[in-house]
Amino acid sequence: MYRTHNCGQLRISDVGVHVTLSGWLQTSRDFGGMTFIDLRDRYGITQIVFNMEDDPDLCAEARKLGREDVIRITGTVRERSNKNPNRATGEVEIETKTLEVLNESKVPPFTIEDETDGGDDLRMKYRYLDIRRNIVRDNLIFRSKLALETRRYLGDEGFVEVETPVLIKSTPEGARDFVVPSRMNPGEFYALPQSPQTFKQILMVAGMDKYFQIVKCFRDEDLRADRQPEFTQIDCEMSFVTRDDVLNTFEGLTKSLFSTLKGIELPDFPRMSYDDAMMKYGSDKPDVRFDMCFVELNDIAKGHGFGVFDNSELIAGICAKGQASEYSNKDIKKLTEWMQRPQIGAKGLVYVKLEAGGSFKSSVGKFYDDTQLQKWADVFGANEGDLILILSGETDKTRKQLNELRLEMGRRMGLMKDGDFKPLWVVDFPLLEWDEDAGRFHAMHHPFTAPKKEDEDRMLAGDHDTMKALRADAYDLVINGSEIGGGSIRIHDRALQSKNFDLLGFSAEEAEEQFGFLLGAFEYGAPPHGGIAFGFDRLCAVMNGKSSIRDFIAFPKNNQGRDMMIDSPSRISEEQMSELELRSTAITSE
RNA sequence: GGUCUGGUAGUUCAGUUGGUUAGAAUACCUGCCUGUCACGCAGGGGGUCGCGGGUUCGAGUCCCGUCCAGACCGCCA
Repeated sequence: MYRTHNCGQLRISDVGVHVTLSGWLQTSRDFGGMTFIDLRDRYGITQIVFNMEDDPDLCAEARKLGREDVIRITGTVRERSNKNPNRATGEVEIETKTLEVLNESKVPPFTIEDETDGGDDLRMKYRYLDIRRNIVRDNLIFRSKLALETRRYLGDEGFVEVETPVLIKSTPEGARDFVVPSRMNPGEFYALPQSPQTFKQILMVAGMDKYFQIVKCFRDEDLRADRQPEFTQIDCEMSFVTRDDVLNTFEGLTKSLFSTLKGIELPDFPRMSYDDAMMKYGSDKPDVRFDMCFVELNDIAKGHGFGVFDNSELIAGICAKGQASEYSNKDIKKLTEWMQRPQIGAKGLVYVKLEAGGSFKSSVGKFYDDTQLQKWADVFGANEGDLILILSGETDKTRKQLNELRLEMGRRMGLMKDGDFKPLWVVDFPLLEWDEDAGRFHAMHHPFTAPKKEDEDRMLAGDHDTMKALRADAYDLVINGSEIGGGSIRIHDRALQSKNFDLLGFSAEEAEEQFGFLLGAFEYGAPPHGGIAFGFDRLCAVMNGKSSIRDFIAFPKNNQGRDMMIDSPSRISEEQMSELELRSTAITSE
């Protein structure tokens, strides 16, 4: 028998019990006369004691052990004379009778501790050591619980989990596909799904009514801290529903997950239109943990001889409460330079400080007197001690830049508090997005998204100029500025779907070739339906206040899409290549 | 495809204006220590300063190239 108890289990009530424990040696403390060993497993740490007076040979054996050796001991639980209140097992220790080394360990390249000395690449290469650390292990346990709770909740709501295929068909819309060559069909390729979108819609046609799946999806695009080439979604679809049915169901799921796993009772989620989000926050995923909304100044700032503003499509700013005295001229200059970095690309930054005694200090004081600046202060609702920061230029760019500035000021002012969760539904996204480079429309969400009912006729009329104004029944769930999920009511009518493909630049033949199976299904009684997908990895990270999803994935890939542990991707043999009728690029690339 | 930051001991990092034998902490090894739990004390070993080239009497330090890692922009229906 390897163990009677685990290493996190024994308490004062177990004193006197003879136990067998197995685990890893976390650390040992040698005092000559006696030796303490911290024995660790997934459940905790138990102190093991060896005493020279009791058994000098055993004590000598214990001294030889190294970190991460796997051992088995037997002994008796006893009360400690010096208790450790920081540890669940801290009131007891094991008086050891026997010791056996089950497996020796090399010295690990980094310490197995919460504050590890290991850098990211080392931790990834030795992920099996990294997962021994409390933090990563707890993250994976959290992830497991989140999946179990999701299945329980959706199961109780009548959802059926259906597995959809992983080897599917490549389509040109959206992200790049990962492809898999087919040996039995030379020259042809499967694609890995970017999402089970078409399958779940077909399940609605098939009458499954409520579907969900916790499912891997794949996108061959450049990676970020919150983006992996393979990631997991909670994917759902429902029949005979309106937008609000979907929103209410998944607001319920989200509240339940926060309640069960975090003990947090979230109030009802506010809903904001896409247009409002862009106007007030310059982003379709605003962080509403803090206010600092945009205020537009076109009406009162133009026509006073300041050319930059007079020639701008949009003049807008934010008010940083109480920050006037925090920002010297030098600080403002630094902030301006930060805004001018190529990643943001602002041309300049105008400030107005509301100083003590009601006077103003501004970079545009030449053009605006105190009476005019007071009007600005009024529209911002700014008071003495506040700092107003203003950008101007082309509307979309200015909003985007001001969004960055707002988030940066929020960070600096400590307004993005850990443990504070502010969910938000962003609704009424545009249906289509004009792509300047390609000279055609893209689906903002995806090509199966339905326009809002009132826009349907305009869409079928096909007036090209009004297309940009079409609204979709599409929605995103945003928590603390992070996009957790998105979905839409789908088109279930063949004519409308064909029209949408047409608008997106598909010929009838292309639409038929790529999505004929779906269009065909629509002709056999497709119910009205809609759905949503949550980014599961991201939900894990956001619920724990983390921005990187890698620590919630057991074996993540790095920035270049490499798995550092197994060292993939890798070359395949010439035999495999020829079997798949692929040519080696190594030879042809020069 | 682009921008920025970094690469020095097993690990995390410091290293000034280019100047003698490249340091600290931690980890590791040895010895001492009977109540530690970040044990303590004493001692020790450990370096292709990512790689290649250049400038210089002299390069960890400056320049060019390159590789790797991370963050971001583009991209991600």
